[in-house]
Amino acid sequence: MAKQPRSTSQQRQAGLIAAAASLFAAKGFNGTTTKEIAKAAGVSEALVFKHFPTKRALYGAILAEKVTVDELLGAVEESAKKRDDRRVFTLIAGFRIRPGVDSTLLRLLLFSALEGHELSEMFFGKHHRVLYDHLATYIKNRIGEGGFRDVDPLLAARAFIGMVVHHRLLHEIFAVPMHRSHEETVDTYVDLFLTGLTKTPTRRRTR
Amino acid sequence: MAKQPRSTSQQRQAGLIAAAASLFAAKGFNGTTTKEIAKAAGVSEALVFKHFPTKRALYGAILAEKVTVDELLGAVEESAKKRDDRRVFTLIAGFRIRPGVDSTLLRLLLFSALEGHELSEMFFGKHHRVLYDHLATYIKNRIGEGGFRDVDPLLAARAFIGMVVHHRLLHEIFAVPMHRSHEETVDTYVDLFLTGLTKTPTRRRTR
DNA sequence: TTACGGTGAGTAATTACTTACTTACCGCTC
DNA sequence: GAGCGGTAAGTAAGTAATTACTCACCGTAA
Repeated sequence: MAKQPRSTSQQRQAGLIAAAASLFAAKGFNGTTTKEIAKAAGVSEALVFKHFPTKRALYGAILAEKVTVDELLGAVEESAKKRDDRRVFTLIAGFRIRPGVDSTLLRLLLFSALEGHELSEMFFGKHHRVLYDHLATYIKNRIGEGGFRDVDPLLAARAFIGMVVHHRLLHEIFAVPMHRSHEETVDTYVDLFLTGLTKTPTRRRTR
Repeated sequence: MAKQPRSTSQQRQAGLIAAAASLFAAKGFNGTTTKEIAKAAGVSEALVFKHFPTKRALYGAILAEKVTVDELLGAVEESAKKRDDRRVFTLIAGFRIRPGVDSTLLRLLLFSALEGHELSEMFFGKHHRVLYDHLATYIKNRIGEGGFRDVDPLLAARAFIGMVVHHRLLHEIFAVPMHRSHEETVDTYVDLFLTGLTKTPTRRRTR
């Protein structure tokens, strides 16, 4: 038996969070035991409690740690400045609908909201609310410029995100098979939405 | 102490299913104990197991029993025959987005899919797949008649349902407040979608 | 030596589910 | 109607397993 080198506290903590996040995403908070988490992280159960005082605290650490959508917002901002509507919406949809996308965060988000975790709202805010608000602001500006027709910007933003999120729900949660490629799907959603929103319909694709 | 009249087996069973459905919807399968279910139904825990061999069987009975969307489909069919596009989509959206709508079924659906219950797929099929297929068929027909432009009917159907389902997710699961009335919201979604889909834009409302 | 990463072996509480038992009700005979 | 017996509704009090969490202790690197 080769003797294992010890991990630093930070490494262990990161490993525990990764192992736990995957399990919580798969089976929810109540469906995951601390024993399983320890086993998945390759340590004893006691060590889990050396790093996190309670199971709930570990869950909270996961929700608090996970990355935001800043990366996406940066790319969107660039196209937004150029008023390239199609690219703005294609970027947003393509960020969520693409091959090999990880469903862990979506599952964690849904589980935390359904199970009523106290940090769920914060988690939702960091991952989604910023995106709605960003998009709604863009739509509002475009309406002011006369590029989009006059609709409630927040409802319009949610309508578009709704198409995308719903698509992910169907494929990642309900295992509905995709019958079109990722690109075709994104294009169709963007096309449908922009045609409904723009004043001078863009009808670029009629497939 | 007034002596309680006994319930028939069917009454008890229905009462247990109602009590359990509410609890499972609120806290998920793993988050609900058989003790709680018994208490909510006003019986002893032992009686629960007289009616359902296991907790999971009770859960299954709930998913198998809950009503379908037949009611909605009937109303839709009527307007579909008249080719009243706006009414068809308004009916569908308004059926889900209305005051006092019950979130129990939506929560059960999400929980069962996330927790991977074997009957989840059947539950999903009875509540949603039929609706997609119905709507997709209608869209396909309208495309054939030249009323709608040429898009993938299934993707278009999902795009619309996506707006609606997403709206429910936000308000019923993530507790996002509504900033418009139910009617305004439905009208906006229908308007956005139909404008994107019809060949001769209907632009009836520009608010 | 000492501080810290790490663990085996607990514990009290809770869990899904059982068992052995009591009570109410319904149809039957008288 | 009174009495009776069978059956099904209903329960108190378990049980074995699992749960989140603890504690006393080990081993190794600085």
